[in-house]
Amino acid sequence: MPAGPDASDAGCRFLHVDMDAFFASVEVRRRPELRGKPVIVGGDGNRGVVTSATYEARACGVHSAMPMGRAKRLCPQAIVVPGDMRLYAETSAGIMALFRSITPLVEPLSLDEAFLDVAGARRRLGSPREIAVWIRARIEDEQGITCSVGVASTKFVAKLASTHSKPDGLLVVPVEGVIRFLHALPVSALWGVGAKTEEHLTQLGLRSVGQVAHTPLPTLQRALGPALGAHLYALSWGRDERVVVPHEPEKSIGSEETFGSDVDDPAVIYRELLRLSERTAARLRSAGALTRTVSIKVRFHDFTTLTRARTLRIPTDVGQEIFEVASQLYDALGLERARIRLVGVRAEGLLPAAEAPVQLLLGAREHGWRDADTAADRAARRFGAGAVRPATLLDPVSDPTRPGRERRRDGHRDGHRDGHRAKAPPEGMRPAGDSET
DNA sequence: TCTGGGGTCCTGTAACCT
DNA sequence: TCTGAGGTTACAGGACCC
Repeated sequence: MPAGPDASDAGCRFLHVDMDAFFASVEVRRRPELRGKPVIVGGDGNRGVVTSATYEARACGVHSAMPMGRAKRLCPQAIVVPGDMRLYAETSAGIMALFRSITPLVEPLSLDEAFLDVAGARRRLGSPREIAVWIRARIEDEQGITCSVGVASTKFVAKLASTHSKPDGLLVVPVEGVIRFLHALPVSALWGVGAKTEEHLTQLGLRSVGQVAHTPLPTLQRALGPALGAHLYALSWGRDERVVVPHEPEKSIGSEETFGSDVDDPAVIYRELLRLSERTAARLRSAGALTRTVSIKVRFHDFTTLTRARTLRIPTDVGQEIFEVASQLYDALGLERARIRLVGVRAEGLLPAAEAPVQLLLGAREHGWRDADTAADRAARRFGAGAVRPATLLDPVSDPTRPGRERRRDGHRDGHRDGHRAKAPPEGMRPAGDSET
């Protein structure tokens, strides 16, 4: 039986549920006067991109990740809204709760999509297709938005099926119809094939999944590397052994920010590194995790990007300690007033705070900063995020999109010292004892 | 046309250890 | 003591996903 809404769902335990134009749909729900109109969600600044767009806007050629300037040229009549992550997260939580009322085997991929393994729910709720129909109706009733659902015997094919049925659709790919369904698709449908790999495959004359499937595995591996070659070959034959994993611990947590315009003032860069370090540390603490490796990312005006990382002797979740390492990594780049577009701070090699080794070394970390951070966390829970910040982040002229405005109290025009830059954190940030990395 | 922000995973290289 | 092989880990960069 061919794939379709009425196809056999025997052996199809996986559902992939994907909200249609999620952020934009939530905005339309909030402002019904937008219904039927082209709506674009995204940053409206000179460097914003589209994060979501209604199908009316997509009809003009607008799609997510497109620079906002281009989107507005393609669709001048579009209504641009800035986006409200808290509202989307709340809506998502309601949807995920609905999924968990069906099965505990729910694996969220992002705010707007999830895999469900419904093998154990059949007796209670019916066949996978019946469950999919029910989910679509409930989400529309309760949340006022539509979704698309793919039903298949593997996660990969379920995901392709939901994409294929968009918007507001349902597609069941029966076990015996998998190969026919897959082989007709373009290579870009394969999970792991983006622009570069697609180009690579095209050069080999491979445009469809069927052509990849009929290419010898060693040829693919020579062209794409052993891992990607084997991965794509397996997927092209519908082989995907992955199961639904309800909760995978995070492997890294980080923050990055693109400046409104390029920045060459080191003082602005360091203040931004401090802000991102504090934000990353707060998220580590709320996740109950410590980081072993701190990395920074620097993107220059021409979009070239560097990353640098250092592994710590003592894992931490303290903003000041992360900042200390981040600023040392930045120093080591030896940049002389380079034009910088973005900086980021990331915590990698996470481990549960509860399992962290007790630090008994001589010169162990001072507790001052950690106590200050946990007090700030308490204040943030009570008064809102950002209620307590380092003094250097309170300065109203320290907006990183307004580089070079402020003057240090020591009279230096920027954060340089000794012709390079101050090794010390900005004034008001240093604890009684130096922190130890 | 001019590229966000949150991530994961893979690959190549270098350093280090045995 | 020197050298090389092989394994492991850290780091940097890049591709990819939503």
